[in-house]
Amino acid sequence: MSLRYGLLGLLAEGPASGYDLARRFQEALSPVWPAQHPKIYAELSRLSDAGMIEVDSHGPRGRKAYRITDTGLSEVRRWLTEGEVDHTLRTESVLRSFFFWLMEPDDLQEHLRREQRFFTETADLARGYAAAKDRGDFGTSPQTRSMRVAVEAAIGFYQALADWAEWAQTVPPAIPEGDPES
Amino acid sequence: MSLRYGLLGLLAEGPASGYDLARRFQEALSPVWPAQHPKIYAELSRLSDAGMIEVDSHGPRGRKAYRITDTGLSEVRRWLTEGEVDHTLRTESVLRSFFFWLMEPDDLQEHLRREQRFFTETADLARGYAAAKDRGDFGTSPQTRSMRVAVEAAIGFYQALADWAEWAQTVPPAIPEGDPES
DNA sequence: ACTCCACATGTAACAGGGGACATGTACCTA
DNA sequence: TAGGTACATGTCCCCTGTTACATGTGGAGT
Repeated sequence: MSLRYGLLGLLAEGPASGYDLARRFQEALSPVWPAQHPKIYAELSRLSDAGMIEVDSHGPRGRKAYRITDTGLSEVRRWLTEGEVDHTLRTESVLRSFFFWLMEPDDLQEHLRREQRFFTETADLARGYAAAKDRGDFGTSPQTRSMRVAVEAAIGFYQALADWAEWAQTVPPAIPEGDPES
Repeated sequence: MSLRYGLLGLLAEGPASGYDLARRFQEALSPVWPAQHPKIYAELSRLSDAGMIEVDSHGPRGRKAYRITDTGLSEVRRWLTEGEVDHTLRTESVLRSFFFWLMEPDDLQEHLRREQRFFTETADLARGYAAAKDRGDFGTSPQTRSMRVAVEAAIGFYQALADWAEWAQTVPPAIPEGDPES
């Protein structure tokens, strides 16, 4: 259901087309909740059926313009305050680490270096985004304020993963432990 | 495909029944890759069809015993070294934060307190698990060594999320910014 | 006016995951 | 020995998400 509320939340900022929403998901929300356009269009028609959004065909340049209704607005708010938070987390990166013992030490080191680089770059990217927000309009609207909070979370856990990958490289791969010279 | 490799990885440690595998997923892997038994049994039969595992019906107490084949073992190894890492991450917690501006300040504070508590508890749980490993057999077998690395990752990002939730409580909810008295 | 391209909206087919339900088996206890 | 309970294996259906494909539209350049 998260996609549904993601759409409602974005529409709470103002009317938008399906294309706009897909773009915003890609640009802002993708690090924490990826969504492709087929799913978005499908969900929009369901939201429309449920009376949570209104559709204005023939918006600017043939775009459809979706606008949130009062029903929709109170539904997001209800979700935010009363809805159970789903804490499910899936990270293939960490799942793999359970099986590191199956890898050759050299392959493992190379793998961890790559992972560290990836997480560091992602964290830096988010940091840059946050910095831009700060220079520009952090503090201007409640939306950008919220955005900053979200970005800060992303920075935090990508940095945590980067640190982990770096630390993992220092963990000795095997355990001689009194192993008599080979 | 991660579930498939998770199963192969666990079976690389030794033969196990479907029930055993489900239990291990629940106890050890669930924080990073939840999986329920229906999925596991289905995947096991697919793995068996693919010749990556062998089934011995009539193991101890009517359990089926699954054993990894050479094909299966080299397939996990291939995945670990050559397979593209899927870095997809979905966190409803953080998605919600994009829409915090829609919440009443009091509700938001309450929400963040709850989140902080949840993440702190999860991190502590993982820490306790790691400590047990250290006291007992950290360093004994390559498997437990890998486990420790995995648990360390979990501690890291749950702690990062806990810190974030704590920090977010200190962010002022609105932006007076020269707002003239009310 | 024509054509091309970026913008924009969709459909179809498939893969993965979760909840509910069904069944069977061994062991323990009354 | 009858019944209960924890162990164990499986099926079914639905929901979510992804990839590939199909279509339509407006504006910019020639």
